[in-house]
Amino acid sequence: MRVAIFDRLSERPMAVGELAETLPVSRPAVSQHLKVLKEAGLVASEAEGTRRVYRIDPAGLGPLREWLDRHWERALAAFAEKVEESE
Amino acid sequence: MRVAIFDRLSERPMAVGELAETLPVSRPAVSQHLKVLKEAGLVASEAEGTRRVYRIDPAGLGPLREWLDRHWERALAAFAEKVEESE
DNA sequence: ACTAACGGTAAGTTGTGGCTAACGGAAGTG
DNA sequence: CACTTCCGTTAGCCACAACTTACCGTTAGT
Repeated sequence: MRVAIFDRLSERPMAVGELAETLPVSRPAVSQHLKVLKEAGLVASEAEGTRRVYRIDPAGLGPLREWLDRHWERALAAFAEKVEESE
Repeated sequence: MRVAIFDRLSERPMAVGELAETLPVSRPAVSQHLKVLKEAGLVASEAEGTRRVYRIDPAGLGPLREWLDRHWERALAAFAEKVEESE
């Protein structure tokens, strides 16, 4: 569900209610998920009248990207080693 | 827990029992996690006598990497747009 | 001011993910 | 052939994540 929310926000910033309309869960559920995503540094909110517009936090994906790059290299190295072994 | 298991396997291939020794869970728990990781295409197993040696599946991280790259670009684009807007 | 719109929070319920314990099968070892 | 080792599977339990309902504070509109 949080991945789905993140996907929507990656297209354009949206308010909570607007998000909840297209999702199969209630508005409070979306609000709770946004709280988690915000604490994880993946999204940021901005007050706009009574509405709270949420957007992706560009810095949020950084650590995940670093972790993935590190393991990506390891995986390639392991694969190369395996090929070399089978020859 | 599955991230921890994946981390260990990224260093070198290991058997189930060997994996469970250094983890704070029982051997069946590790086995169940490996089943999930295998179904997700992240690890591969190889029978070696009674032991089952698990190794990282190099192709497994591909989809995740693609997803991350796609959203990474989106995030940067959104950030650029926001900077441009605030000027 | 009164009302409506919007969203965060608290309380309560439920579904389920993750663990352990117990069992059974397959492969080495004497 | 017994015996041990190693692992997967199942059943069952439990904690917690996730959802809904209800409520309250805040802001814009008339």
